[in-house]
Amino acid sequence: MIGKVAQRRETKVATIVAAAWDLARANGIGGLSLHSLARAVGMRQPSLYEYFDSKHALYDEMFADGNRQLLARLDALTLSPDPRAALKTYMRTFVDFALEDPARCALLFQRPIPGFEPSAESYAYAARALDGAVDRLHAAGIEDPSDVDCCIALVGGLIEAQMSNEPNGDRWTRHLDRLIDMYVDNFSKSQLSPAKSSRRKRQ
Amino acid sequence: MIGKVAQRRETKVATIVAAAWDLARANGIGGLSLHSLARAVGMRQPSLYEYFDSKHALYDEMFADGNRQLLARLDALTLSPDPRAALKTYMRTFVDFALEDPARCALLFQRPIPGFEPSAESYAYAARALDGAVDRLHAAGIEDPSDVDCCIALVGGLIEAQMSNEPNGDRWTRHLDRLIDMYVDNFSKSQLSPAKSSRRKRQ
DNA sequence: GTCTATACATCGATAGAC
DNA sequence: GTCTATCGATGTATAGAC
Repeated sequence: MIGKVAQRRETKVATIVAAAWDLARANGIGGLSLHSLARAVGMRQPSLYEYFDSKHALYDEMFADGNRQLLARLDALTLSPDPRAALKTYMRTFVDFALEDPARCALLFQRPIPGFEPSAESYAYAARALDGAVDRLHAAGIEDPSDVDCCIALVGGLIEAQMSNEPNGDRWTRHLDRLIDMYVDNFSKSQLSPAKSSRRKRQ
Repeated sequence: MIGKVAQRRETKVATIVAAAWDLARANGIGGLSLHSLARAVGMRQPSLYEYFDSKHALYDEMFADGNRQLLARLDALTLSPDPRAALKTYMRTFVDFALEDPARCALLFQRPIPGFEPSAESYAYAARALDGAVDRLHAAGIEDPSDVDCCIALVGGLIEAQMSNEPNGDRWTRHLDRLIDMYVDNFSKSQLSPAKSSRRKRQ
């Protein structure tokens, strides 16, 4: 059981982290300052040190929080029994999540803060989300680690291109399903899904 | 004809830009300060304003310079008459260029400096390099603009994954040729290259 | 064209009163 | 637990002497 004091503290930390995301959305993840964050939650800047040992500790909390948001989204999915369809849904969820908040995307999937590395505890959340993608790829017959790497990189490429060039459009991301089809058709070992065309052998 | 004074000035600007790249490599593109840059070329910080109106103007000069480096590399290529081989060589050159200097890659291909947008003159260099890639894709039979977009995004995804996770390795980039083969096999309209397998029709 | 000096702002972090 | 006050560092940019 958690004491009321500790619980109140947790709530306050959550409030601060939520406000930090608001500011990051407005000014970029790198433009987040403790001064403005404190004012946003009705405090002065030094008071934040009651809740975070340093700015990096705040970033770490945000990193964990963002990944928990992603996991919640992924865990809530009802995936098709068809592995290929499940893979598409999983990846689409990933893409949508990444694009709906550039600042969050930057903190979670890039290294935008010099000197900041997530703690092992926080990184574990990120690893879980990635493991889910690997599982869906395996189920769809993508078993070679290289093929897994490349498929995830391909999805990352779509996200990056979309966000850099047209943050609110779908010029790149609308091709996600088609590219997954191509990829699975070419590299799936088991062909669990109905193949509508022949596939190309690995050399 | 350019006067000696203007020429000397150009040389000095080039020296400063070269030193700026050195510092960016050492401290990150965002960690570049005018103070340290000035000291690196034997000046004091205010003197730099004789050559650049602002820090953004310096970034713009670096942006143009980096893209000129890339264009020089691409223009020096002797491309195979086989369009598919030419495409691979072009993209490989692009990938190698991006990976050999993360700071340069960040300035040229991402938006790492809040508020900095390259000028139209500087951006024209970048556009030329990208146009070359589009031409090579067209020659290889990738004509649909969507397919062109996706292939470039795919290459970008390999670069991003490689640089984020393993800057000096080739876990992702070694699959460049194989992915290009897959892509051309699936999406080429003209099949100029010998196709070793059937291809998948677009829906 | 380069310098010294400085204005002016922002930031993270700490000390210590309450 | 929150505050005021402040330290110390860094940063861009400008004024004005030489």
